[in-house]
Amino acid sequence: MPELPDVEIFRRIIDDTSLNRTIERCRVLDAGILESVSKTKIQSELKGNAFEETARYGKYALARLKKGEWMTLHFGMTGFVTFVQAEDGMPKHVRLLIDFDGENHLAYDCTRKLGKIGWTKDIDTFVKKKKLGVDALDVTYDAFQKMLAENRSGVKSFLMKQNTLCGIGNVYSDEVCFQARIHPQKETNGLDKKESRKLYESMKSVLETAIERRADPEKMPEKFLISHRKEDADCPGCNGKVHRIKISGRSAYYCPACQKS
DNA sequence: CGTGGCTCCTGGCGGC
DNA sequence: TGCCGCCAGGAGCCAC
Repeated sequence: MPELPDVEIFRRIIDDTSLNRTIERCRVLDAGILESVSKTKIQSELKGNAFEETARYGKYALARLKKGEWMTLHFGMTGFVTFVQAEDGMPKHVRLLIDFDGENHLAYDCTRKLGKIGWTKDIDTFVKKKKLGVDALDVTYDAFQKMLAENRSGVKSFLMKQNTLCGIGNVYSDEVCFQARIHPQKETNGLDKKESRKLYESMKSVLETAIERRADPEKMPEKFLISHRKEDADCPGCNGKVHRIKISGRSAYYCPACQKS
């Protein structure tokens, strides 16, 4: 699930449920998901502390503690956070559980353990260490155009490369290409002014729309490709069929009729 | 600098 | 029902 829109929703979940609550305990149920922080350290830092603020950068959610630093959350392919109250059921693959008072919890669940929870003193340090590019929702058109010109990759690969532009993954890169009606393998430095502009506008509107719809694939507009990600599915833009190809090892879906190369 | 392959993990699905 | 291979919305590493 977790690309920029999904992570933004997770950030809001933390924001809406977990700020300014005293943390009674942090339970690390699988230390394998920890990165740049030990089990003892995260447990002692969180105990008696409280989250005061959240942020998102690319596909990372961050939560700042009252006393001190930031906890960083990455979700891999299968991670999510959810606020769990006494009467709710616990999700199936909780790897880290934060206990507040009154049987309220913030649970980090990650089936495939490809996500990571870490620690940083501030966001700038974190962004530098991870070599992240500019967030896809913050990039200006001028900067975006410059990146397109300086790159020699296909459009989809460009959109997914986190150290240039960050936040977009496999699904939304397909969606952006589709909305812009640009072939995913078209070279970025071969785009004309009009195409660059359209790609930029499509990127912004796809991400904003997805956030408005709470990143729920079932609530996306009918003209979105997202629910047609299947070989030979009907194209939501014409009467053609969706194709699947491999681009850098990942499945890419597009409509050859709408997105000419 | 760019792409392709392999790796870390677990689980769902379709085919036999 | 069981087993097998393939696939899955991420990303780091290495070879070419």
